[in-house]
Amino acid sequence: MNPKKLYLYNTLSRKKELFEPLNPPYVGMYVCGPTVYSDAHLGHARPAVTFDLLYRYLAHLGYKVRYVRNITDVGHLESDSDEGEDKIAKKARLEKLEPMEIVQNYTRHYHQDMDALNILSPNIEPFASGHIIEQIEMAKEILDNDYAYEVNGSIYFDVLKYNEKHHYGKLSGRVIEDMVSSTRELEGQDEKKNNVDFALWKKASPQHIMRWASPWGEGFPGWHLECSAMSRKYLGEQFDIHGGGMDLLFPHHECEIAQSVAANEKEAVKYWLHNNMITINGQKMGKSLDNFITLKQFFSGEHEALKKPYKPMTLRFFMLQAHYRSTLDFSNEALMAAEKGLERLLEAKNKLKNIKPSNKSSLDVNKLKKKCYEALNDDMNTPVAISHLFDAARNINSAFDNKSTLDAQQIKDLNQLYDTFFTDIFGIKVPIIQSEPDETLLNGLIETLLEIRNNARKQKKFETSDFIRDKLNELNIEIKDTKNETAWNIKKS
RNA sequence: GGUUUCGUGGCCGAGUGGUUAGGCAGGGGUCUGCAAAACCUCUUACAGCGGUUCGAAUCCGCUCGAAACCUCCA
Repeated sequence: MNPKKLYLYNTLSRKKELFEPLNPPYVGMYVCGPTVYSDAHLGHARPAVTFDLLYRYLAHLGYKVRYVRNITDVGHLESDSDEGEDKIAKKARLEKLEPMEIVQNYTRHYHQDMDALNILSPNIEPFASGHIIEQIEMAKEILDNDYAYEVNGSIYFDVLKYNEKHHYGKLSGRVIEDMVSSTRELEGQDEKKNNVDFALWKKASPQHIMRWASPWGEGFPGWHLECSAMSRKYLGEQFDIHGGGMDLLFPHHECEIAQSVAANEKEAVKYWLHNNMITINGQKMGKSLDNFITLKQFFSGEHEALKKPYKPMTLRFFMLQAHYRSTLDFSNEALMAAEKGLERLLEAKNKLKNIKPSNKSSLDVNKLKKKCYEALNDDMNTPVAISHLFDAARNINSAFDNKSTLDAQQIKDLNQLYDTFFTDIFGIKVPIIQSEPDETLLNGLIETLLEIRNNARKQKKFETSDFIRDKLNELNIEIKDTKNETAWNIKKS
């Protein structure tokens, strides 16, 4: 491996590969986004942070990235059986709302959470329901190429037929014979020739509300098809990076490969990247396990598993302290450790401007910078890069304590190191002073000052007590001494 | 049952053949009126057993344990 070049772990080859875009300097990147039927949880933050990091890093390296992240608002069924209800439609039925209301509401929430985490918006954020025509078109092509069949107004992908010429299972490492023989029998799958087949288009039952006209009657698209159709539309038949959570590896991404090959007769994706799962007490966070924490709960602290609220940047930093391909276990202890670590880095950066430059110093900032790049080039090894930032912080603290020295150039370089990695690439947003005054804090401060003042008055140290009163007056804070207490108010002028 | 991944010090988490990961917590010290912060320092781990090797946390085998996917999930 050349440490000066970016290597990414490609799930397809199970190896770290040198990243070489198909058409430099352009890079096409597609990431599976959320199905917007409920609030985003911690699990949604992982791919968002992971691929935001990649997006930022690629841009930093000078690539012109087109980042597409979809919103799934149709076709994602509760189960794979024919009676499986659409997730959006189900939520709409339960809450007595239009499906579009569900979609818009949770899309808005998703964007709010992503903004809080300082996740950059993708360049294109297509909705599945806005690309029905493209999906029908793709299903037709697959049908024309004889890799699909129609049954009662539904179109199914013929996996066994596809596997005669191509390799179904190349991404997930699954063996098709095993799948055919071992996959559990599901009820209501009578239409499929084989249980491994999957739907490209499904006929809508009379009560199904989300429905579109197609050459095969009214229906709706299968879940896997949207990603193939929309990535092709915006990134072309072949593009560089496809990302998503590891749980989508099979069947979702395996199906995407099959669909693209069946329609275009070539593979669409050069690098498949997958982030690992988030666990809570060693177990995956999942809807069915009922152990998930939404991002809103996480930020407000309103969840029984949380001892306190956590800031969005704590979450972001916590995730970056683990490699994206490792599982990451949540606990209050681990989060508080991350919170403290982040504070340490932030404080060191703040101290930087208070250090008087010296004439000599031995710190090699360029070496640190180089090590940070090497870490990121090695499949985005953020924990290692962060450890080098902690090195920088220790040197800054030491210079601040006058235990070592930094020269003017090094201070400049350290500032730049922080700006480049901490701010630009890791996307840590340094908190700016709160715009709204904190009432509890303000009250507490003034009460404390008045206590000092009253103690001074009791001891007849009037120069101290008058000093406090005059200074507060200058700030438009009026003090009224009465027999028993001292009242205060902010003058409205 | 099948496929895959993993098991690192009190906790989180890098490392994948030989030199300190890092953070948090804890002990000791410096500093300090006290405290906090900071700095220095200590606790030196790699599931178990066996093998390969001059040398293994790192490669191989077995055992034990955990998780993910195969069914909705980021």
